[in-house]
Amino acid sequence: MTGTSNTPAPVKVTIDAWESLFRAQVAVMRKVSAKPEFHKLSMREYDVLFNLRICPGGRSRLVDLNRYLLISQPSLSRMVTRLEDKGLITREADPTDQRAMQLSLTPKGLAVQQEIGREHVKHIYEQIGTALSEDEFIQLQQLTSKLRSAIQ
Amino acid sequence: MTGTSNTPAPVKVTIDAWESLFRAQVAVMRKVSAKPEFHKLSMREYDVLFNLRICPGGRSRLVDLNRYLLISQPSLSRMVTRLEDKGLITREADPTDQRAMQLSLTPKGLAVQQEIGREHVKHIYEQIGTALSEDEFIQLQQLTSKLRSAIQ
DNA sequence: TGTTGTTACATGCATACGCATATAAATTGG
DNA sequence: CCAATTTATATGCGTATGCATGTAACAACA
Repeated sequence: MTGTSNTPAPVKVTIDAWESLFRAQVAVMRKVSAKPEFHKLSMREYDVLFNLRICPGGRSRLVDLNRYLLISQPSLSRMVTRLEDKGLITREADPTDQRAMQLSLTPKGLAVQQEIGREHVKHIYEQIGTALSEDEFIQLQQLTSKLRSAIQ
Repeated sequence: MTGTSNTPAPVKVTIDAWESLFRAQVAVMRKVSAKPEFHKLSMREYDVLFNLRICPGGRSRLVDLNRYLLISQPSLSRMVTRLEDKGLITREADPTDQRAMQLSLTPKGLAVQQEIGREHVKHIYEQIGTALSEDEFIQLQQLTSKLRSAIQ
Protein backbone atom coordinates (compact mmCIF):
# COMPACT_ATOMS: atom_id res chain seq x y z
CA MET A 1 0.00 0.00 0.00
CA THR A 2 1.55 3.25 -1.08
CA GLY A 3 0.19 5.51 1.62
CA THR A 4 -0.76 9.07 0.79
CA SER A 5 1.94 11.32 2.20
CA ASN A 6 0.92 13.05 5.39
CA THR A 7 3.97 15.26 5.68
CA PRO A 8 4.98 16.81 2.33
CA ALA A 9 8.23 15.67 0.77
CA PRO A 10 11.20 18.05 0.93
CA VAL A 11 11.46 20.53 -1.94
CA LYS A 12 14.72 19.11 -3.27
CA VAL A 13 13.45 15.56 -3.50
CA THR A 14 10.27 16.75 -5.19
CA ILE A 15 12.03 18.96 -7.73
CA ASP A 16 14.73 16.37 -8.49
CA ALA A 17 12.01 13.85 -9.31
CA TRP A 18 10.13 16.37 -11.45
CA GLU A 19 13.21 17.42 -13.41
CA SER A 20 14.18 13.81 -13.97
CA LEU A 21 10.69 12.98 -15.21
CA PHE A 22 10.65 16.02 -17.46
CA ARG A 23 14.07 15.30 -18.97
CA ALA A 24 13.15 11.67 -19.58
CA GLN A 25 10.04 12.82 -21.39
CA VAL A 26 12.04 15.23 -23.56
CA ALA A 27 14.64 12.57 -24.36
CA VAL A 28 12.01 10.08 -25.48
CA MET A 29 9.95 12.61 -27.43
CA ARG A 30 13.01 13.94 -29.22
CA LYS A 31 13.73 10.50 -30.56
CA VAL A 32 10.18 9.67 -31.43
CA SER A 33 9.19 12.97 -33.01
CA ALA A 34 11.57 12.29 -35.88
CA LYS A 35 9.80 9.06 -36.84
CA PRO A 36 7.95 8.88 -40.14
CA GLU A 37 4.48 8.51 -38.60
CA PHE A 38 4.63 12.22 -37.77
CA HIS A 39 5.14 13.32 -41.36
CA LYS A 40 1.46 13.29 -42.18
CA LEU A 41 0.33 14.73 -38.85
CA SER A 42 2.29 16.65 -36.24
CA MET A 43 2.60 15.21 -32.76
CA ARG A 44 0.27 17.89 -31.46
CA GLU A 45 -2.34 16.98 -34.04
CA TYR A 46 -1.97 13.28 -33.29
CA ASP A 47 -2.38 14.05 -29.61
CA VAL A 48 -5.73 15.68 -30.38
CA LEU A 49 -6.92 12.60 -32.25
CA PHE A 50 -5.64 10.36 -29.46
CA ASN A 51 -7.42 12.32 -26.75
CA LEU A 52 -10.62 12.41 -28.78
CA ARG A 53 -10.47 8.66 -29.16
CA ILE A 54 -10.06 7.90 -25.47
CA CYS A 55 -12.51 10.48 -24.13
CA PRO A 56 -15.82 9.08 -22.84
CA GLY A 57 -18.28 8.53 -25.68
CA GLY A 58 -15.66 9.57 -28.21
CA ARG A 59 -17.00 13.13 -28.11
CA SER A 60 -15.75 16.20 -26.36
CA ARG A 61 -16.26 19.92 -26.30
CA LEU A 62 -13.33 21.99 -27.43
CA VAL A 63 -12.65 23.45 -24.00
CA ASP A 64 -12.77 20.05 -22.33
CA LEU A 65 -10.38 18.58 -24.85
CA ASN A 66 -8.09 21.56 -24.37
CA ARG A 67 -7.64 20.66 -20.69
CA TYR A 68 -5.56 17.65 -21.74
CA LEU A 69 -3.33 19.61 -24.12
CA LEU A 70 -0.57 22.17 -23.78
CA ILE A 71 -1.70 24.36 -26.67
CA SER A 72 -3.90 27.40 -26.21
CA GLN A 73 -7.63 27.42 -26.87
CA PRO A 74 -7.35 29.60 -30.01
CA SER A 75 -4.65 27.30 -31.40
CA LEU A 76 -6.81 24.28 -30.75
CA SER A 77 -9.76 26.01 -32.43
CA ARG A 78 -7.76 26.51 -35.60
CA MET A 79 -6.17 23.07 -35.43
CA VAL A 80 -9.67 21.61 -35.26
CA THR A 81 -10.55 23.57 -38.41
CA ARG A 82 -7.55 22.05 -40.19
CA LEU A 83 -8.34 18.54 -38.98
CA GLU A 84 -11.94 19.08 -40.08
CA ASP A 85 -10.73 20.18 -43.53
CA LYS A 86 -8.70 16.99 -43.72
CA GLY A 87 -11.82 14.97 -42.92
CA LEU A 88 -10.45 13.59 -39.66
CA ILE A 89 -12.86 15.09 -37.16
CA THR A 90 -16.33 16.60 -37.12
CA ARG A 91 -17.46 19.68 -35.27
CA GLU A 92 -21.18 19.83 -34.50
CA ALA A 93 -23.29 22.09 -32.32
CA ASP A 94 -23.98 20.82 -28.82
CA PRO A 95 -27.80 20.56 -28.44
CA THR A 96 -27.55 21.31 -24.70
CA ASP A 97 -25.36 24.39 -25.11
CA GLN A 98 -25.56 26.54 -28.19
CA ARG A 99 -22.09 27.99 -27.54
CA ALA A 100 -20.34 24.66 -27.51
CA MET A 101 -19.04 22.45 -30.29
CA GLN A 102 -19.03 18.69 -29.93
CA LEU A 103 -15.91 17.24 -31.51
CA SER A 104 -15.58 13.65 -32.59
CA LEU A 105 -13.43 11.51 -34.86
CA THR A 106 -14.66 10.58 -38.31
CA PRO A 107 -14.11 6.94 -39.38
CA LYS A 108 -11.15 8.22 -41.38
CA GLY A 109 -9.88 10.10 -38.33
CA LEU A 110 -10.12 6.96 -36.22
CA ALA A 111 -8.26 4.99 -38.87
CA VAL A 112 -5.51 7.59 -39.08
CA GLN A 113 -5.21 7.72 -35.29
CA GLN A 114 -4.93 3.96 -35.08
CA GLU A 115 -2.39 3.74 -37.86
CA ILE A 116 -0.15 6.42 -36.39
CA GLY A 117 -0.78 5.00 -32.91
CA ARG A 118 0.48 1.57 -33.92
CA GLU A 119 3.70 2.98 -35.34
CA HIS A 120 4.10 5.29 -32.37
CA VAL A 121 3.70 2.44 -29.88
CA LYS A 122 6.25 0.44 -31.81
CA HIS A 123 8.79 3.23 -31.70
CA ILE A 124 8.20 4.06 -28.04
CA TYR A 125 8.70 0.40 -27.24
CA GLU A 126 11.90 0.30 -29.27
CA GLN A 127 13.19 3.29 -27.34
CA ILE A 128 12.33 2.29 -23.79
CA GLY A 129 11.13 -1.35 -23.79
CA THR A 130 14.38 -2.65 -22.27
CA ALA A 131 15.10 0.37 -20.08
CA LEU A 132 13.18 -0.96 -17.08
CA SER A 133 11.92 -4.31 -15.87
CA GLU A 134 8.23 -5.13 -15.95
CA ASP A 135 7.92 -4.43 -12.22
CA GLU A 136 9.67 -1.11 -12.63
CA PHE A 137 7.34 -0.04 -15.45
CA ILE A 138 4.39 -0.94 -13.25
CA GLN A 139 5.85 1.14 -10.42
CA LEU A 140 6.46 4.02 -12.81
CA GLN A 141 2.89 3.83 -14.06
CA GLN A 142 1.52 3.84 -10.53
CA LEU A 143 3.67 6.73 -9.36
CA THR A 144 2.88 8.93 -12.37
CA SER A 145 -0.83 8.10 -12.16
CA LYS A 146 -0.82 9.14 -8.53
CA LEU A 147 1.10 12.29 -9.43
CA ARG A 148 -1.39 13.16 -12.12
CA SER A 149 -4.46 12.54 -10.03
CA ALA A 150 -3.12 14.92 -7.40
CA ILE A 151 -3.07 17.88 -9.80
CA GLN A 152 -5.83 20.24 -8.67
CA MET B 1 19.14 -3.53 -6.24
CA THR B 2 16.96 -2.73 -9.19
CA GLY B 3 18.27 -5.24 -11.68
CA THR B 4 18.49 -4.33 -15.34
CA SER B 5 15.77 -6.23 -17.09
CA ASN B 6 17.01 -9.29 -18.93
CA THR B 7 13.72 -10.07 -20.60
CA PRO B 8 12.01 -6.99 -21.99
CA ALA B 9 8.78 -5.88 -20.37
CA PRO B 10 5.54 -6.58 -22.25
CA VAL B 11 4.45 -3.89 -24.66
CA LYS B 12 1.28 -3.03 -22.77
CA VAL B 13 3.05 -2.47 -19.46
CA THR B 14 5.69 -0.34 -21.17
CA ILE B 15 3.21 1.83 -23.07
CA ASP B 16 0.88 2.22 -20.10
CA ALA B 17 3.78 3.54 -18.06
CA TRP B 18 4.86 5.86 -20.86
CA GLU B 19 1.40 7.28 -21.41
CA SER B 20 0.92 7.81 -17.71
CA LEU B 21 4.26 9.61 -17.47
CA PHE B 22 3.44 11.71 -20.49
CA ARG B 23 -0.01 12.70 -19.24
CA ALA B 24 1.36 13.56 -15.80
CA GLN B 25 3.92 15.82 -17.46
CA VAL B 26 1.23 17.55 -19.52
CA ALA B 27 -1.01 18.02 -16.49
CA VAL B 28 1.78 19.63 -14.47
CA MET B 29 3.05 21.78 -17.32
CA ARG B 30 -0.43 23.02 -18.14
CA LYS B 31 -0.82 24.36 -14.64
CA VAL B 32 2.64 25.81 -14.41
CA SER B 33 2.83 27.42 -17.85
CA ALA B 34 0.13 29.90 -16.80
CA LYS B 35 2.22 31.24 -13.91
CA PRO B 36 3.52 34.81 -14.08
CA GLU B 37 7.22 33.85 -14.27
CA PHE B 38 6.60 32.88 -17.89
CA HIS B 39 5.33 36.29 -18.92
CA LYS B 40 8.81 37.71 -19.49
CA LEU B 41 10.21 34.57 -21.10
CA SER B 42 8.41 31.61 -22.65
CA MET B 43 8.90 28.15 -21.15
CA ARG B 44 10.98 27.17 -24.16
CA GLU B 45 13.22 30.16 -23.72
CA TYR B 46 13.57 29.48 -20.00
CA ASP B 47 14.47 25.89 -20.81
CA VAL B 48 17.32 27.12 -22.99
CA LEU B 49 18.69 29.28 -20.15
CA PHE B 50 18.26 26.38 -17.72
CA ASN B 51 20.12 23.94 -19.92
CA LEU B 52 22.88 26.45 -20.58
CA ARG B 53 23.30 26.93 -16.84
CA ILE B 54 23.63 23.25 -16.01
CA CYS B 55 25.80 22.23 -18.96
CA PRO B 56 29.47 21.53 -18.12
CA GLY B 57 31.48 24.75 -18.02
CA GLY B 58 28.36 26.78 -18.60
CA ARG B 59 29.08 26.78 -22.34
CA SER B 60 27.63 24.76 -25.16
CA ARG B 61 27.54 24.67 -28.91
CA LEU B 62 24.16 25.26 -30.47
CA VAL B 63 23.81 21.73 -31.78
CA ASP B 64 24.78 20.19 -28.45
CA LEU B 65 22.28 22.35 -26.59
CA ASN B 66 19.64 21.40 -29.16
CA ARG B 67 19.97 17.73 -28.15
CA TYR B 68 18.26 18.51 -24.85
CA LEU B 69 15.38 20.44 -26.42
CA LEU B 70 12.33 19.58 -28.46
CA ILE B 71 12.59 22.55 -30.83
CA SER B 72 14.31 22.34 -34.20
CA GLN B 73 17.82 23.58 -34.88
CA PRO B 74 16.65 26.56 -36.99
CA SER B 75 14.19 27.58 -34.29
CA LEU B 76 16.89 27.40 -31.65
CA SER B 77 19.19 29.45 -33.87
CA ARG B 78 16.63 32.23 -34.04
CA MET B 79 15.70 31.95 -30.39
CA VAL B 80 19.38 32.40 -29.53
CA THR B 81 19.40 35.57 -31.62
CA ARG B 82 16.47 36.91 -29.65
CA LEU B 83 18.00 35.96 -26.29
CA GLU B 84 21.24 37.60 -27.42
CA ASP B 85 19.33 40.77 -28.33
CA LYS B 86 17.83 40.75 -24.84
CA GLY B 87 21.32 40.51 -23.38
CA LEU B 88 20.73 37.13 -21.76
CA ILE B 89 23.25 34.97 -23.62
CA THR B 90 26.39 35.45 -25.69
CA ARG B 91 27.29 33.72 -28.92
CA GLU B 92 31.01 33.56 -29.66
CA ALA B 93 33.04 31.70 -32.26
CA ASP B 94 34.51 28.39 -31.12
CA PRO B 95 38.31 28.66 -31.53
CA THR B 96 38.59 24.91 -32.19
CA ASP B 97 35.86 24.84 -34.87
CA GLN B 98 35.19 27.85 -37.03
CA ARG B 99 31.71 26.61 -37.87
CA ALA B 100 30.54 26.37 -34.29
CA MET B 101 29.18 28.97 -31.89
CA GLN B 102 29.85 28.72 -28.16
CA LEU B 103 26.80 29.83 -26.23
CA SER B 104 26.88 30.95 -22.62
CA LEU B 105 24.77 32.93 -20.18
CA THR B 106 25.57 36.56 -19.47
CA PRO B 107 25.44 37.64 -15.81
CA LYS B 108 22.03 39.09 -16.59
CA GLY B 109 20.98 35.81 -18.23
CA LEU B 110 22.08 33.88 -15.15
CA ALA B 111 20.16 36.26 -12.91
CA VAL B 112 17.01 35.93 -15.01
CA GLN B 113 17.31 32.13 -15.07
CA GLN B 114 17.69 32.01 -11.31
CA GLU B 115 14.81 34.37 -10.69
CA ILE B 116 12.43 32.46 -12.95
CA GLY B 117 13.83 29.19 -11.64
CA ARG B 118 13.00 30.08 -8.05
CA GLU B 119 9.42 30.94 -8.93
CA HIS B 120 9.13 27.85 -11.11
CA VAL B 121 10.37 25.56 -8.35
CA LYS B 122 7.90 27.15 -5.95
CA HIS B 123 5.00 26.54 -8.30
CA ILE B 124 6.01 22.98 -9.18
CA TYR B 125 6.25 22.25 -5.49
CA GLU B 126 2.83 23.76 -4.89
CA GLN B 127 1.39 21.54 -7.61
CA ILE B 128 2.97 18.20 -6.72
CA GLY B 129 4.69 18.51 -3.32
CA THR B 130 1.99 16.56 -1.52
CA ALA B 131 1.16 14.17 -4.36
CA LEU B 132 3.72 11.56 -3.33
CA SER B 133 5.67 10.68 -0.23
CA GLU B 134 9.40 11.37 0.00
CA ASP B 135 10.20 7.72 -0.71
CA GLU B 136 7.90 7.73 -3.71
CA PHE B 137 9.53 10.85 -5.16
CA ILE B 138 12.91 9.19 -4.74
CA GLN B 139 11.63 6.08 -6.52
CA LEU B 140 10.18 8.24 -9.29
CA GLN B 141 13.48 10.05 -9.70
CA GLN B 142 15.39 6.78 -9.89
CA LEU B 143 13.03 5.18 -12.39
CA THR B 144 12.96 8.21 -14.70
CA SER B 145 16.75 8.61 -14.50
CA LYS B 146 17.15 5.00 -15.48
CA LEU B 147 14.65 5.46 -18.28
CA ARG B 148 16.48 8.49 -19.59
CA SER B 149 19.91 6.91 -19.45
CA ALA B 150 18.65 4.03 -21.59
CA ILE B 151 17.69 6.26 -24.52
CA GLN B 152 20.07 5.62 -27.42
C1' DT C 1 46.08 17.86 -52.35
C1' DG C 2 41.89 17.92 -54.49
C1' DT C 3 37.36 15.82 -54.45
C1' DT C 4 33.52 14.14 -52.00
C1' DG C 5 30.90 13.87 -48.08
C1' DT C 6 29.55 15.55 -43.53
C1' DT C 7 28.75 18.80 -39.86
C1' DA C 8 27.42 23.48 -37.83
C1' DC C 9 24.83 27.15 -38.22
C1' DA C 10 21.79 30.60 -40.72
C1' DT C 11 17.93 32.07 -43.66
C1' DG C 12 13.64 32.15 -47.02
C1' DC C 13 9.17 30.93 -46.78
C1' DA C 14 4.80 29.15 -45.57
C1' DT C 15 2.30 28.08 -41.55
C1' DA C 16 1.13 27.42 -36.63
C1' DC C 17 1.19 29.68 -32.44
C1' DG C 18 -0.14 32.72 -28.40
C1' DC C 19 -2.25 36.96 -26.76
C1' DA C 20 -5.80 40.08 -26.83
C1' DT C 21 -10.24 40.59 -28.02
C1' DA C 22 -14.85 39.87 -30.31
C1' DT C 23 -19.21 37.44 -30.42
C1' DA C 24 -22.74 34.99 -28.73
C1' DA C 25 -24.95 32.01 -25.44
C1' DA C 26 -25.53 30.67 -20.73
C1' DT C 27 -25.75 31.86 -15.76
C1' DT C 28 -26.27 34.70 -11.81
C1' DG C 29 -28.34 38.24 -8.83
C1' DG C 30 -31.37 41.95 -8.04
C1' DC D 1 -37.10 39.01 -16.10
C1' DC D 2 -33.51 42.22 -17.15
C1' DA D 3 -28.50 43.74 -16.36
C1' DA D 4 -24.05 42.10 -15.24
C1' DT D 5 -20.97 38.33 -15.28
C1' DT D 6 -19.19 34.19 -16.86
C1' DT D 7 -18.33 30.65 -20.27
C1' DA D 8 -17.44 28.68 -25.11
C1' DT D 9 -15.60 29.47 -29.29
C1' DA D 10 -13.66 32.32 -33.11
C1' DT D 11 -10.62 35.80 -35.22
C1' DG D 12 -7.06 39.76 -35.98
C1' DC D 13 -2.42 40.31 -35.61
C1' DG D 14 2.32 40.00 -34.68
C1' DT D 15 5.69 36.47 -33.79
C1' DA D 16 7.76 31.76 -33.40
C1' DT D 17 8.06 27.52 -35.63
C1' DG D 18 9.44 23.76 -38.88
C1' DC D 19 11.03 22.33 -43.41
C1' DA D 20 13.95 22.87 -47.08
C1' DT D 21 17.98 24.76 -48.34
C1' DG D 22 22.15 27.76 -48.35
C1' DT D 23 26.92 28.71 -46.82
C1' DA D 24 30.97 27.73 -44.84
C1' DA D 25 34.23 24.81 -42.33
C1' DC D 26 35.81 20.36 -41.18
C1' DA D 27 36.85 15.24 -42.28
C1' DA D 28 38.01 11.28 -45.05
C1' DC D 29 40.27 9.27 -48.51
C1' DA D 30 42.11 8.56 -53.16
